[in-house]
Amino acid sequence: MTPTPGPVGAVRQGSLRELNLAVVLGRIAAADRPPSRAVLATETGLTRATVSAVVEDLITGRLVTEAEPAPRSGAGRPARGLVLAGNGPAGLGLEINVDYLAVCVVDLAGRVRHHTVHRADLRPVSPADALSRLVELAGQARAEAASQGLTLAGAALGVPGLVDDAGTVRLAPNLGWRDVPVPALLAGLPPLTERVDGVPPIVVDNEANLSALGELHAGSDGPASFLHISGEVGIGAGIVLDGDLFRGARGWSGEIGHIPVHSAGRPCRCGGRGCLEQYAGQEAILAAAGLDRADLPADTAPVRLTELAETGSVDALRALHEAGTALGIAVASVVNLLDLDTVVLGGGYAPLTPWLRPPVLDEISRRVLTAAWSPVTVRPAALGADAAAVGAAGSVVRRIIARPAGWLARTG
Amino acid sequence: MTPTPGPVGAVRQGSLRELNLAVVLGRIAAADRPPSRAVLATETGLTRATVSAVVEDLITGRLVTEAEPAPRSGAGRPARGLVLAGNGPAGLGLEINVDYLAVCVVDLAGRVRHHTVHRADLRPVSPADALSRLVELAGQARAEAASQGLTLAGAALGVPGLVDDAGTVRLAPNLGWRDVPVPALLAGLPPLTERVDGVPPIVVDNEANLSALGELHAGSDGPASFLHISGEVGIGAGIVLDGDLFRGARGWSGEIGHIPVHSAGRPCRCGGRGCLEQYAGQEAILAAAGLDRADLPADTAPVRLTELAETGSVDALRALHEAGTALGIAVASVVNLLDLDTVVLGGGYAPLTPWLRPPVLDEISRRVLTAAWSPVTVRPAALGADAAAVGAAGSVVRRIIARPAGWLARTG
DNA sequence: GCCAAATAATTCAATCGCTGAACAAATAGC
DNA sequence: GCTATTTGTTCAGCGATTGAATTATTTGGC
Repeated sequence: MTPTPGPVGAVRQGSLRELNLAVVLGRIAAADRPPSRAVLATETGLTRATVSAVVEDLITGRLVTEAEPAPRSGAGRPARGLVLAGNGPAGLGLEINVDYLAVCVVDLAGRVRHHTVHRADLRPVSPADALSRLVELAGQARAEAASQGLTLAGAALGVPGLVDDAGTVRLAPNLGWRDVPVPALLAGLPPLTERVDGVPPIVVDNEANLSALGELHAGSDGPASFLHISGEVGIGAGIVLDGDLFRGARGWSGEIGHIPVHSAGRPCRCGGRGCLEQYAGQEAILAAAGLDRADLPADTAPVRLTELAETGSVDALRALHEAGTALGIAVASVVNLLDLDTVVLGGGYAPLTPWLRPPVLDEISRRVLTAAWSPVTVRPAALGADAAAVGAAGSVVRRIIARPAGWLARTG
Repeated sequence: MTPTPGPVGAVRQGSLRELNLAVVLGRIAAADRPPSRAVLATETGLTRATVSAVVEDLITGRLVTEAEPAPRSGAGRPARGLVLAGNGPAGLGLEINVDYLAVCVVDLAGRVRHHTVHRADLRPVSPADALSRLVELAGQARAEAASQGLTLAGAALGVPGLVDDAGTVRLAPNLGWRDVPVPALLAGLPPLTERVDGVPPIVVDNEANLSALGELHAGSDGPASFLHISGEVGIGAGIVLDGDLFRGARGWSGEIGHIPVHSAGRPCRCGGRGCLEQYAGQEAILAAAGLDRADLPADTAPVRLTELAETGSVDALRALHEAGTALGIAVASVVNLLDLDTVVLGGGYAPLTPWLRPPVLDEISRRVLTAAWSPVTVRPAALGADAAAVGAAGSVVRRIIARPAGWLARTG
């Protein structure tokens, strides 16, 4: 018979405290208002004694601080609220994309404490040079974080391509990268040169995945299961289930751009026919709207498209309707397969949501069997174009919150 | 990054033993040959003392027994192998389908200890009557299990339709069921009338999901991530990831039958157009092969199709090629999205694998971006038509292995 | 103004389960 | 028959949680 998924690692004596640190910190992070120790005790089922001990560890480890006395209700000793510390560990988020580099720092509470975008066409730049520019930006971010009392506890880098477990970029077509060993090239990156807690100092991941995480981070109270679609030159999807990113068997999930929507349609550079990208990719939309990239300054075409749509240009509206229909067909497949109830339009799609949503919803309601019972929501992303950088930084923070023991052991 | 799935509930003192029971039992279940206590200790990182204590609990709880001395290698006191008990708890698996009822009992080790299939066209039968027939079969299974020294520790029922969390069958189109409250109608089912460990006594689930679990059970050492496709009148998919069934946000995942493969193709009863079911559903294949159901005795058409294909009938081969192509387009979508490396053809597709596989592989290699790095395997299911019953029983067993403390608390 | 009620947080002996080392058991090889 | 070797058990020690008692701090009533 087959391996049972059960807990893989053994549970040793000390794991108990480790796990409870995670439980309590997780509650503090998820709470709407700063909870007291007493509230945490009743919520988790632990004793108040235990919670006090755990909280003390978290406070001395700079993960949690006591908040100002919350508005009081009734008699009794006033509770002391607990909040995630704003001066403890923070995550460094990096992003390389076709036409910009982005760097940001996010603290434990999810606040963006530093944010830089460096615009430049990176296609002609070698991977090593691009990464060395990134290292420079990261150095500035680290200094900035230090001046705010933050300690960078890890970094994550988003790239528009497929990344393997070792962090090598196997293929980033729009960037022109192939088999780029990012971790080796980043050896000089300031924070974290050694492995911490079994995790490499730099996690390299797909940009669409990280954007989805960024959305999870930004949408404070929305549902924690959704499909996030990044509409750029390529189309990538990040699947978030119960607050966790779904990565697939090998981490290469989300290649929604090559889902066939018109099986015998236009040939695609992937070798297939009728791929979504051929109908809803940025270039396809612009071409259909009559906005050939050549006669416009770089990167203004998408803005121009929005303007045209707003002024009611027939060509633009038709192009968006076609793209929305194709997108809807692909999304219907995904929803049928994974049973998600929320679709987030991100990246270049976000500003186009008013025009894309109707045809998408149309196809969903037509093709999804369960849509009658529970309607599917389609909404624009909360974050802008560089959501991946925020998501990358957030992923670092999330790991600390999920496993605070690693951080605590580090500081001693 | 993947944040470690933090423990949701608190970790109390006793949880430690609970978790270690699961760890050790899981290792015993996953091992190729009966492991000794010493081996378990080194594998898990626990002390031999702890492992001995845990194993003692498992043995007194009838979950594990000591095997005959394994073939010895070298000096030293001979190890005593540990195996899953064949006389402890067992799972009761039930299945209702269009033309049969199936019941089976699976023991902890995954062996099928009892198996009955009752053929009957259930479409004209009311849900209450169908379920009462099932209760009768379950009673026999329970007696049979008792005579073999087994105790039924839970039951699961597979139905060809959508099931909600409460166990109500919202829609089973081919059975003609709608909003059938199965748990209420099953009140008289022999084993387990009270909730055990927070889990209802009867778990009702989609037949395709359970078939996938059955496959996981049967395929002893294959990869634990795959897509299992049941080709019946409808087409359902079960997604297994790392040995766990993926159920989607609301448990309605796997509706692969209505993935659009020819966006403007044949209208489907779901309201969409060009759904997979219209090209690769059983009826579509038979019609394309010229085997109209009317002129053949019930249920012989699929067999006849296989015969025709074997003898080289042009119509049959063309029908299968068309179906395989449609299936391949849909599977390509899934693989692009979820990055799976194995596709299992189950249900009615299993015997047709020789003819379906080539076009499916063809579409995959054409449309899946990552196929070049890691090829996708397409293979027939190991279990036959009533895989869902075995999978249902297996799901009960799997839950016990994943959380042995629940069972142990029950027997005291 | 003072006291009782109420709620929050801490202290402390008891207990549960894991640890590590010593010890007993059982066998192969010389 | 003796030794080396590996397995499994026993037992004192210890870390973390528990539950009750204690202290701390505020509100509300007399």
